[in-house]
Amino acid sequence: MKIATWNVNSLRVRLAHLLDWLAANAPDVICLQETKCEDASFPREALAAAGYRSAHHGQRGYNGVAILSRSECAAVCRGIPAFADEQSRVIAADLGDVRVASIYVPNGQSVGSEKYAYKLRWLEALAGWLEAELAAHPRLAVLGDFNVAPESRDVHDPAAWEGQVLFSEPERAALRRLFELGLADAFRLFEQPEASFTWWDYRMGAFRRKMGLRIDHVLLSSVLAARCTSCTIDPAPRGLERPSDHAPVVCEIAL
DNA sequence: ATGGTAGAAACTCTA
Repeated sequence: MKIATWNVNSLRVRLAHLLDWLAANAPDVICLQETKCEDASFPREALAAAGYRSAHHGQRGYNGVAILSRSECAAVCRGIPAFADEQSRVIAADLGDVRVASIYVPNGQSVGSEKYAYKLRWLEALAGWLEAELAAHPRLAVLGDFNVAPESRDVHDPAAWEGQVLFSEPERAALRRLFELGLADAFRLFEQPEASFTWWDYRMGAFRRKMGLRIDHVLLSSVLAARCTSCTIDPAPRGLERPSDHAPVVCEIAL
């Protein structure tokens, strides 16, 4: 099973990039974040023509998550159960005997802000839900934009970023809690190049200057991690004309 | 100390 995640930052704007990438990479499943469209304007037909079924949890203007797959999604769940949230940030589904979740963690804006407090509350609720999901689904994969860099090596300038939003200790602790539930950071199961990042700010030529962070992750339950054969970042789409500010992450699991 | 860019939306917010 080849499974990927990509924050596309507007599915409407990025549809051509996505279709090109799907044709070139042929994943079985891809989790999308920041579709920024309502369900009614989701490009279902264009994706179906490319061979993908879709399940979407959208909203007008902001957020929005989707799962695209070669096979039919079952038992689709939208949002974190028992966590009232007006923002569309979670969708989960069964794909065969693998449970897949596409998640878009709140950005948090700045440490100490109202949005930062919401981010930490949200991550707390996510951990509670994923603990239950793990108990129910030994084969669980959680993919998405976590908006948190786990370690110094995941940040181009850790000294400058220390304590800033995306790399503050409370955020890292919240991410570690997910790892401690038994979810492995698939990327770190393998040797990786230095300066491997998934997001580069649009401003100040950050991509050209390699000023990135690794904030998009593939988390695997122990059963899936044991069968994972590769996990890589594809930075190529970030270099295209009018790109998303995030790169896709691809993970292969021998099932 | 601020701004730099992009997207959606609608003259501002979010990232």
